[in-house]
Amino acid sequence: MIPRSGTRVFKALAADKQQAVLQAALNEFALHGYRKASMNNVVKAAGISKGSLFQYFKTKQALFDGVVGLAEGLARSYLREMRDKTAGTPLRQRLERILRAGFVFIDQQPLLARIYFQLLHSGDAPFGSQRIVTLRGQAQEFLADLLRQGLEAKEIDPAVDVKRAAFLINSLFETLLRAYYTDFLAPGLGLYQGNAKDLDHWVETTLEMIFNGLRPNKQGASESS
Amino acid sequence: MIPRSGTRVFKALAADKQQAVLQAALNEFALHGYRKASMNNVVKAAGISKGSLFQYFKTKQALFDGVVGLAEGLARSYLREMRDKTAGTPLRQRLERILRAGFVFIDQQPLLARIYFQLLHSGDAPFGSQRIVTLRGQAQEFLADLLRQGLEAKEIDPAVDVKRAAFLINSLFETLLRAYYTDFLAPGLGLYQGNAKDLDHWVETTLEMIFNGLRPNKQGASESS
DNA sequence: GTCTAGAATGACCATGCGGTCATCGATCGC
DNA sequence: GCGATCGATGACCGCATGGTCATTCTAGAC
Repeated sequence: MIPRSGTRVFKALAADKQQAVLQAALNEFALHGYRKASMNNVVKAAGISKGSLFQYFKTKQALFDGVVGLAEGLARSYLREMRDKTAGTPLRQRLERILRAGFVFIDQQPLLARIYFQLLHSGDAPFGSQRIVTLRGQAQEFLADLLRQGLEAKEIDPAVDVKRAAFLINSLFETLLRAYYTDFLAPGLGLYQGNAKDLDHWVETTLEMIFNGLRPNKQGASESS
Repeated sequence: MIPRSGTRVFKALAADKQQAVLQAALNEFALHGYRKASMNNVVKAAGISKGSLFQYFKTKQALFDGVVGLAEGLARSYLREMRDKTAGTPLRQRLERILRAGFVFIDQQPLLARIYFQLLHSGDAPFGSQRIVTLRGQAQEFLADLLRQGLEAKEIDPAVDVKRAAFLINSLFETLLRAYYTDFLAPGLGLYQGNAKDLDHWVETTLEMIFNGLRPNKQGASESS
């Protein structure tokens, strides 16, 4: 909401003008990615002059950092909220709610989500790799925390390597969320916005894979199809 | 090997000159991605004139297509080879060998692998999304085939949805291969080139997750740590 | 030796980029 | 009313890009 980014001049601006600039930048970066995004377009969309924009953000990268900061902050607070809300409930349920929260986030903030995915996957952004490390690291650490609690509650096999499992689960979640966002990834598989039934099925399938894998002769499985 | 890409003039070129051009292009695209890659650099590296390059490939995209064709063809033949070599062996072993073949492919053709990952993840390439659909679709279909065979051999739970499982496994494999290629993704987790022991551990962990999941009370699990 | 088809060449073009800066204009204290 | 301060402005800069084309070069026919 209140930007920590930008120069002193930018911070002194009226809130709605700040919003206009950030919104224009978000649109441009989300639409075109970092490299192809044009400062000229941002200027036009925001309704300010080029000189002003560069007085608000010294470089293109600084502007991008501002937008990314927004996306990161929102995503992080979303995760925190979910963790706290689901404290004490079974692991599987927690994971499910977190995954679903991701879908909701995408629905509500598609542009920010797009920035986020660009950051994770494209290598287009400057210093993108470093940010990727941080982002993924946080998500994995977050999942690892949940797994550790599940371990204590004896909900998962004690032989499981928590960090590695968190890495793999994170991978699955990322893939699902990305597929949910872009029908490109899983064409015809029915994982896209507006098809709640298929989405439920995917969540179910994924969690089933995470907890029980492929192998036959399940004993505790509760299955219905 | 023998290019199906390029204009008539290019195809009429001496083989070593073709190689020089394609190699230069591969380097440039792998290093910088499609958008930032410069035709001028390719020209310099290949030791030909700009006019000639554009006589060999009408546009930048045509040149990119040529390079991508190489990467796709090689990757596909690699997969085919693995499938045929492992026919008749247990599913888990097949999956393991395919995953390991991926690591070997990266070791042997790092530049082609980079192109491949760029294609899958960046959205930087033109018509990238369409190619992503094709590429991922093929990989998933390939995995689904194996799973179906595993299903017939009663190696996996009959309730498993083969297509969805293939999608998820493909996601895990992609993530692992990508992490193997760039230590960025999993810093400090020890999944990188030159550490065979950790790599073995990762393969083991991943397959264990795929087949048995997280849950306790495994019955058929063969574990050693 | 001469002619010619066609490949090789690199100077050149329009375009768009991120970024700058001399100038302008509004707001303030007095 | 006046000067001073400082944000707003957009023409402008250097640069790199993908792509073109008039010209030059070269290999083969006769």
